[in-house]
Amino acid sequence: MSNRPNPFVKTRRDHADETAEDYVEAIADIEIASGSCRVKDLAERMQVSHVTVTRILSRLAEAGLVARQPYGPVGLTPQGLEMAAASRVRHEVVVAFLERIGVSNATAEHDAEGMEHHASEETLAAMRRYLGLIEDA
Amino acid sequence: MSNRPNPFVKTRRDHADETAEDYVEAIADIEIASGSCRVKDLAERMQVSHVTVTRILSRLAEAGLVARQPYGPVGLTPQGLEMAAASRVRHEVVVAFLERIGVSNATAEHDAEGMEHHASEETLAAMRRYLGLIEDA
DNA sequence: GCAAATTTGTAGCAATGGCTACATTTTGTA
DNA sequence: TACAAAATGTAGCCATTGCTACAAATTTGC
Repeated sequence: MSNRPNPFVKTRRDHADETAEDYVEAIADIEIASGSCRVKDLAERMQVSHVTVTRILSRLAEAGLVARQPYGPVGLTPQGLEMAAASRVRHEVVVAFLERIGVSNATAEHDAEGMEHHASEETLAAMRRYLGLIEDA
Repeated sequence: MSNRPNPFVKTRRDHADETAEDYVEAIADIEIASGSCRVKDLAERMQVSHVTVTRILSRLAEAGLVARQPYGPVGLTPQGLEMAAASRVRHEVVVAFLERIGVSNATAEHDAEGMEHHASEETLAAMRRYLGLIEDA
């Protein structure tokens, strides 16, 4: 149990892609929770300055995921909504799975936030299977 | 199962820290496998150019994790060895765990590479428990 | 309605991690 | 030994994500 082959071929998604997913997911959550999402809300949630949020939102708008106008609220495009939905599903599977194996909710939420970007479809399927959802071995 | 609190307080280790662990782990592996580790070996393993490797190694040397001299092999300092050992343990726990829930070895290695940096002690403990190693609920 | 507080934007700096192109050093071999 | 090949190093470019400081717009409250 320690043969390390060479499966390092771009194991992780690009960091920028992970950021996009995190922000899109956060925007969806905040919209649901408070009706609308502002730069300030994202800055608080991501624990970064509003400057960082603004710059990242520009890139996401450029990529067609986010829609917004200066000094206005932050919204998701259809494409952004789609990504948010997918991210949310992944997130929930990972959280539920971690809790199932005995991790506290707080830690599960915490760890899932980082792990969800690295769980492949195969791993997510295994988690769902373990949870008794859907597919079987 | 969708209450999203606000556990986003620096969920993930800094990316630079993850890089350090990945490299240190890789160096240890390569040394074991081929006797010595060269910049070229790391470039192949990490799938990046030798330039990127060189720059990262400079930073790691600066941080006291890596020891090396120009055009020479790459070695680990005692501190680097310590980090490598810890990383390896985490890696192996995650891989073994994923395989246990039905993920193929290839995918387990692949996903673990990214996930291991985001699994907290609590989650790792839960995985070990599930594997039947050590601690109990 | 207007001043103060809050929010957002912009300028500009730093660290990290990619790269290509080119210089230099080591190695290997004819 | 001398030259060619391989491995490293350096210069310099880009993108991403942090930041502080300062400017501008929007909201609030009196």
